[in-house]
Amino acid sequence: MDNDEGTPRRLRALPSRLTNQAALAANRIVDRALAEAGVRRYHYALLAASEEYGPSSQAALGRRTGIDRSDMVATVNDLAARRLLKRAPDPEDRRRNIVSITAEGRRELTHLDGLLAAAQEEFLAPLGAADRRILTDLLTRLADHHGGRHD
Amino acid sequence: MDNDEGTPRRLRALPSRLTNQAALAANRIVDRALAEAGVRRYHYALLAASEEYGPSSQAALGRRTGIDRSDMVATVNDLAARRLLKRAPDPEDRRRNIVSITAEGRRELTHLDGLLAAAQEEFLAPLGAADRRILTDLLTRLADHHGGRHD
DNA sequence: AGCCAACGTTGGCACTTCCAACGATATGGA
DNA sequence: TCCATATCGTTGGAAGTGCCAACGTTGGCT
Repeated sequence: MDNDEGTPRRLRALPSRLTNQAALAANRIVDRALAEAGVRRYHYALLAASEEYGPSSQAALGRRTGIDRSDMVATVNDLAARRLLKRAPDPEDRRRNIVSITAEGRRELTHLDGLLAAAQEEFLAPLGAADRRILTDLLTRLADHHGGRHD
Repeated sequence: MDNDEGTPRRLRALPSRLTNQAALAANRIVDRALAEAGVRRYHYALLAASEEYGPSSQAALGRRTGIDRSDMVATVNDLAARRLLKRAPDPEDRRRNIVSITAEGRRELTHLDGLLAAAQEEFLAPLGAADRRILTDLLTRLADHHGGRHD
């Protein structure tokens, strides 16, 4: 039992690969959880940003969430069609659309928070509370250190 | 300074997102390191598997590395063109190609190991030796727990 | 006035991962 | 022996993601 499904030794021990494997599992779990509500990660990110920062332009929300302007269009379309967001022209700057979360959007966001919490639980299942705190701390330090722009 | 570049609060604290952020950084660093040698991750994985398991069919190497059969074709093509692998028909089973690493391939693999070690160092830079061991342990437990097949 | 920057939107490119189908070959019963 | 089934390498392409360019519109600056 020295094998990870036959994965080559050299790969098995690489922290970069372990991180990637964990991220793949996490993404798979999170995507599946959000799919229960017919939603993808962009939708959740946009709802969350819209709730936290209040009415904002699409460009501003894109900067907050890292979603490209062009992809933002489709995401806002989806959520507006479901009445979770509303999009209205900004009277003070007619280039902008003001995107705001609706009451229904807040309810959906709360629902998604529950699904997401369950997904975190599933992801972290093998770890106890102390280990989870340590992992979060270590990953936060890594993410902060590498968090700059990459050009 | 309670902001991660303005990322919404709900997202900032999610272990799944932290893991993903760390993985993005790790992949970026590793890909850039391998690119110095004109190589991608598939190439390294295939060289490593070929070195560890000896002459094998493409399908067997695909199972070891998780590379799809169809993508394996192009990867073997690349490495064979550089004389790092050789591909020969299997006389005992004419459906199979036997893929083996060459002496030059072993040298290149050693070279890539060096690049990869430097990449790990860059990735883990903010952590001391003890923290690195802890991180590896925690990630290994997560990866093992979620390591099965997903159908 | 003129110039430059930001906005939303459209369209499309590049890349990765995955799947389907094919002909060739092997294997295991009936 | 013959037939069904499976595996092999290979080709082609679908689907999703992230990214970028360009456009017309609008605003800010000098």
